Amino acid sequence: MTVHSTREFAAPLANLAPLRAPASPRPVSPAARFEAGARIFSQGDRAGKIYRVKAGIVRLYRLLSDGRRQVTAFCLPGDVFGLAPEGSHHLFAEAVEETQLAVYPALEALDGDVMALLLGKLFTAQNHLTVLGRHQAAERLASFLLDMAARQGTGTRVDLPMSRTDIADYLGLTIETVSRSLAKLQQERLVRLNGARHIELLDAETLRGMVE
Amino acid sequence: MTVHSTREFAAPLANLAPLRAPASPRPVSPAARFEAGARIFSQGDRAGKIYRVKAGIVRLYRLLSDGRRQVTAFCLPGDVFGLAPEGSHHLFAEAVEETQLAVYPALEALDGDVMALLLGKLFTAQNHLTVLGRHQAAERLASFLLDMAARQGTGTRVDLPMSRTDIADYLGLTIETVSRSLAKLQQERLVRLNGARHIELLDAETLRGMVE
DNA sequence: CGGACAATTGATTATGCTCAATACTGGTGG
DNA sequence: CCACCAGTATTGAGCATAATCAATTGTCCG
Repeated sequence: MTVHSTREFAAPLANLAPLRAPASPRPVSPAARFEAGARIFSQGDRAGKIYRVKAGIVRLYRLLSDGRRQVTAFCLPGDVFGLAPEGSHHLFAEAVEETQLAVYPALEALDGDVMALLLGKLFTAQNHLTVLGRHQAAERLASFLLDMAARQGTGTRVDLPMSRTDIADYLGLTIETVSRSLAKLQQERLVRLNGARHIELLDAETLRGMVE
Repeated sequence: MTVHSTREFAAPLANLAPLRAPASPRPVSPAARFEAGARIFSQGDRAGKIYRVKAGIVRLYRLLSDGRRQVTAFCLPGDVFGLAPEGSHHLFAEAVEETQLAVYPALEALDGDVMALLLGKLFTAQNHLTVLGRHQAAERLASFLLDMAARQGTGTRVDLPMSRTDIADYLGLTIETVSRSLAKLQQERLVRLNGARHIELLDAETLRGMVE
């Protein structure tokens, strides 16, 4: 299994930069741009600010002291993150690729239905729980690919900005098992790889059957 | 692996019974009593009511079409459950042992800080995610026992009202592996079993080290 | 005391992990 | 433009952990 250290994942490049006023008519929250790999916040950091992904993608993860890593979520454009109980973050957040975020000073600054947002996150977490607890490797991959396809809204085409390591740590597998499971799905003509990070779902129906 | 069916878990004994007025001075919500094994609500049921455990214990779980089951949480006295997005439950809820619940007509009827409650549940789910994704069998057991001990507030004594099947489905293991992992912890003098469902934590420090 | 269910223990198998080697990819410089 | 290099991904062989199948043993009730 790939093992991680906090140091190895330290962010050398994070920078906060005010952005020009956007096209939107309403007043905007301050914004920030992060390089690929840049840390947004760390476990233990004082919490408060809320973030919404404008462009790019963010990984949220928890790190065990021996370096094992669990990615709890990938945040895509539109997604909100940074909510924490008791004033202190219990997750790391990092930009997977170059990313732009809207930053809100507090939960209250969000305009939408915060309760619905939280309930949605809870629902997602419970699904993920089922995948990790009760699905086999290929099924986990299928679940991940279907989820990414749905969220990207690009039909049967998925692209994966994150590395195999990120995917493995999200699915509770190793990179080798991710690779082999993808190969297996491809042999079964369920997906097709156009390069490692661009995947076409050939039989979404069967894939859905694998995860219920 | 133990495989479940919805039918097998059907609740023959659920009954709603108004309780006498409690000692508490403020007006009370209607209450209900459930036999061991009784269904409280099912996946797909119309949601709305909120429950708080008064006595007993409740399991929440998701069921896959082939019978695999993932228990997402055990609710102990004081815990609130039944929150669902979009008007429809996505989990089953059942009484593990004889259980009494306070029933609230809606989320708004809860007096406490609902936001903090949801954030807490999210935090718990993320912890559980890490356990399922990145811990070995014995480590999962350790995590579960420490959690139960902390929540029961009985120091180093834990009692387990739920069966090995429930524990296995909570930890993403089989009952045999749960049994063997307990035996292993016992051989290492970390715990001691007084009967299958009463466990003493002999070395909580080391157990904590196993889960970080 | 007996019966049914729950839990443990044993033997074997299978899935995914580890260690290792090879192949691919994208960016850089000759 | 192409060769090279570093990082990333794939593939292979053997191993370890947990699952499966099966047989006891233990426990709670009636």
